[in-house]
Amino acid sequence: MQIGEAARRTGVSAKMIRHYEAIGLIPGADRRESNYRDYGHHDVHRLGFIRRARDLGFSIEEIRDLLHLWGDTQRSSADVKALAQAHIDDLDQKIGLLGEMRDTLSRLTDACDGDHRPDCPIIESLAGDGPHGRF
Amino acid sequence: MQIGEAARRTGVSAKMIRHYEAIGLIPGADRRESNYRDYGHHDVHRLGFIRRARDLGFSIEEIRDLLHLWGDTQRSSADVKALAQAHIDDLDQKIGLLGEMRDTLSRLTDACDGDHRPDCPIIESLAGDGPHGRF
DNA sequence: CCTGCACCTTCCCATGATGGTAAGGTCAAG
DNA sequence: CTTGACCTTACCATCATGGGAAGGTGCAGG
Repeated sequence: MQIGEAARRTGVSAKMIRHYEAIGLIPGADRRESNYRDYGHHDVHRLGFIRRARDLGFSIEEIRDLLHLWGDTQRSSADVKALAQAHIDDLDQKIGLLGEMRDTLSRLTDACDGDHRPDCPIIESLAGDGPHGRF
Repeated sequence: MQIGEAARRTGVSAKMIRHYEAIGLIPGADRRESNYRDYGHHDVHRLGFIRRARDLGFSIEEIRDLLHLWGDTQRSSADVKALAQAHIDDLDQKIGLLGEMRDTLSRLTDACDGDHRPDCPIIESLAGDGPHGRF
């Protein structure tokens, strides 16, 4: 099948399929006489794997490792679990950071009247002249 | 003061100060005869505002708006609050997405023995041959 | 046969926020 | 006069993705 069909089936855009090939995440596709890329069910399977990993927030390099682990029948499940756990830790850290931002901002908006008057603790905090130190 | 000193005082790198100037987030700094940029306490105040807004996750364009609101004595606190609330909503959405990833991945790692054997629900799920549908 | 249309190809550019580095100018202290 | 710390501009890189141009392929209909 052509790249567009593979894209439709996997949810990975044709643009990204070409990109993944360029960076060596997937092998160069077979070519027809027309020079069009030609994909089979094996390729679609691999692309599906990649998309699901992307959906879970794995980076390209992590996916590269996951693909190796997928193809390695000798590897232990502990290897996979370690990679996944590292990613969970990344996610937790990001979530924590965003949560701190959210909470700080929530406190400020709660303190802001939100009426027609100009006085606003949000702006005052950003300006550094809030009474509460850093925020 | 020179850009390095302004950077030290505000926690905004010299690189980023020049960048903010280039994209018009801050006005072009005064120059000495040496062509070195020269900053005063007003500039430092503005950069501090920007850094605090960045620390709360506001984008450059949102900060542009916040700076206008800061300088506008006529604006209502409702205007500021609305912008902040929109950003809180953004943060909540991101946190939700990351949380979903985290939870899905947690379920998979919990189901993975993590021992020397190769069988691994994480890889199987990514490969699309898990028994639970999408993940 | 020609035309149109849908699809493909490669190549270059853009995003957002930030960092790195190179080549060179300025300035004060030794 | 040299050294070192600082500054200047300019270009390139990141990460994952999309946009668009310029041109080739292939099929269906007039």
